[in-house]
Amino acid sequence: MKKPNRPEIPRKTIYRLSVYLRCLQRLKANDIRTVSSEALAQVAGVKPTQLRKDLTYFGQFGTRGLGYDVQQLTLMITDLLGTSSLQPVVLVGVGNLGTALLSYRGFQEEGFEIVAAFDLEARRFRDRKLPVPIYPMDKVPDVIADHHVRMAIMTVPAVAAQEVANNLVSAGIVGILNFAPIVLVVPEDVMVSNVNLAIELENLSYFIQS
Amino acid sequence: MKKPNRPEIPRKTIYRLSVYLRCLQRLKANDIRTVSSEALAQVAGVKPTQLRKDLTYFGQFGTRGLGYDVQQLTLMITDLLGTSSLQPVVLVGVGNLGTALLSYRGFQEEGFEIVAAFDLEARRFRDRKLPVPIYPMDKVPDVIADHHVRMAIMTVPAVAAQEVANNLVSAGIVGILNFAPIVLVVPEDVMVSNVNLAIELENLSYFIQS
DNA sequence: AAATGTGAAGTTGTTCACAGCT
DNA sequence: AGCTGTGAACAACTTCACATTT
Repeated sequence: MKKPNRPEIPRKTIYRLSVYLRCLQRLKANDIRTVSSEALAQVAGVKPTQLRKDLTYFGQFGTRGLGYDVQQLTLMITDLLGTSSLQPVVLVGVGNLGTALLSYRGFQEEGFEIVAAFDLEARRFRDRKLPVPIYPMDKVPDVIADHHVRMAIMTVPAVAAQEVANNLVSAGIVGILNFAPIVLVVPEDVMVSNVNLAIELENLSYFIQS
Repeated sequence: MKKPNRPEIPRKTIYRLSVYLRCLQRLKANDIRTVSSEALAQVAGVKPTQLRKDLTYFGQFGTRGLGYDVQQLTLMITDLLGTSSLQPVVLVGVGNLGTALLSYRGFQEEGFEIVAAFDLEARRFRDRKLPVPIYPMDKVPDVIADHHVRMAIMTVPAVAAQEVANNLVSAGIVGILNFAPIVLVVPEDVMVSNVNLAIELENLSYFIQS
């Protein structure tokens, strides 16, 4: 069973789907049942045509003259993203950032559960009150297998990152959210998303120059 | 003195410039003086032609038959990004994530210094050993003016985000790194970069579906 | 010989304009 | 009348092919 072949769909479309989802959730919280592409696009920060084009990659979900059903659209997006059921995730590297992410609630709310964390010096964390168990690195294969984990968050130093990635991949991880500032080399069926805060700041810095 | 008009340069090029910078720094640490577009592109995870095209938006920096001088290229990129001198930054929202970022060393290394942080309940942090002073929100204008701060990191809850952004902008902030999961509305001369960890995970989730 | 710099071709993603439902 | 769905035009970005320099 290989990757599904849907290469026609732009990556950015998938990204925006998540943005739409956030907006729909807020609409639902306000008891709004129906929304036009114009209104939804507005809060999502895109053009209405783009929203409609994005959605039609997956089918027809709107009612002409009326708009989209908030509930129904929410469902179709979570289904598509694969977050309609809670997904287990592990985190590697319990430093400053890693610790913060362990306590971050945003993940749970969006369908992800950090089931365990790993660190070279797992013993150091025994006493601290952290919301998940911390294991040493050699427990990676077992924990990942036991919980059927497919995704990992890597908050390790740059020098360790490639090796950690290799370990994760051989343990069966196929999606990595990488905070280390290096380009990871992984098999092509493994997906990596990079988050690099220094790069984001540098970008801002460039664009605000006067 | 308004924004410089260089709209011909793709945004993605600016982003990659930061990536190249990271790679160049590692080369320099290994005492490598000269690098070909092929080698640099390889570690940066792009095609050599793309690297060369990116650089030529800003001039000619290579030597044909030889490659690029690591030191010189580093200098030209930091200069361009405006990070050749340390830039002051403030952080708003000293929760889990905010606290982690205050202790994160990556920023200092790349030319940014968090000079102060703000929180609704600044008093709570008086005793904790944090590397920067924490002020209540009403001190925003003064601190920003005193330190000539132009960029801010926002790690506040979604409900507070727009109001905080408004305050920052009126205090003179022109670049915002926003972690709150909403689309901020700001004047067009203010630049916002969004970091949304839940969205990144959702993206991964989509692409690893089998 | 080796590697850069670059116009032109190709590819991908966005927006328009309007046909088609409800 | 109002709003979605979509082929076609457009714009942005990437890659190619090769001329040019050391």
